[in-house]
Amino acid sequence: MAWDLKNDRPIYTQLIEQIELKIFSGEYPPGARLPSVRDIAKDAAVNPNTMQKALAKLEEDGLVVTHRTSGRTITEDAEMIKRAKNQLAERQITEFLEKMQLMGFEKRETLTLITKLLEEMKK
Amino acid sequence: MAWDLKNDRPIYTQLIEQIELKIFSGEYPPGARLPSVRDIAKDAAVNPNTMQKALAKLEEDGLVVTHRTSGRTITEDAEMIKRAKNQLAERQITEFLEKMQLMGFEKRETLTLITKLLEEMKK
DNA sequence: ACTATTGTATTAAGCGCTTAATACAATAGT
DNA sequence: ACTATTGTATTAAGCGCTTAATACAATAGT
Repeated sequence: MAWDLKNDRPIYTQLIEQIELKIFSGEYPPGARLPSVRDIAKDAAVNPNTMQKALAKLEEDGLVVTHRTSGRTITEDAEMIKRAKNQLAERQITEFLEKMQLMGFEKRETLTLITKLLEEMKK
Repeated sequence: MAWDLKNDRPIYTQLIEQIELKIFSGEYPPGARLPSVRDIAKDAAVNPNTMQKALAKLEEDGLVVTHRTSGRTITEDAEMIKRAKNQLAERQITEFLEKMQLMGFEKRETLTLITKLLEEMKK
């Protein structure tokens, strides 16, 4: 699983992000059952209350559905998952480009930088 | 100036980042005098103690030099600034690529995504 | 019908971050 | 020599986050 939580940000926000990533990557496919709050909290080495907070937010966003006494599942709405995924991707990209721009790298410059870095990784 | 602080992370860490960006982009050139703690704190609409905490970290990293009673200046060592800048850039890129990969976008895929997005922005 | 499991709620404590108020020593600038 | 400015330190308060302990209602699973 590898939850890898830093403490430069509230844990519950990191939990939200990481679960989102698992949903978007397909590790948690649409309709899949999530472990119970207690189990998933244990897995992430986190207090159940904290995990609960994260899951509540995910439900609010519609990515997760709660079944009062039989746990939670990922939404069946694959289309909405895809939408959320693309939305996040676009936000990541623009934020990244903006930050690079603030550092003094023009957008084109950033692009060539990435390309070069990828070339090196292939070798 | 536009300090634009969010509250999803400790303020002082955001201050560190933003000042770093100003240094890397050349807005604060090597040797330049920084405003006093009180002034720069006022500008960022933040408590002097908080700003002090950020500046202390920047000094610890060597980007900023403190002159006990005559304020602070950016380091004269342009070479070290450049090193730090490239280091940050590389970290940004790898973190970005990793996050995209966790979302299910392969590195090449991410690259074409960015390229496409840049094309659209030109129009 | 019984039992374990589910999400949920509450209370208390500790912690770091942030602010506000205040003070001090050193010295740049006059 | 005087004065304003510099970084720095301290104390107290409030806040959100996190943990720990505990409890409850509803129901899936047998």
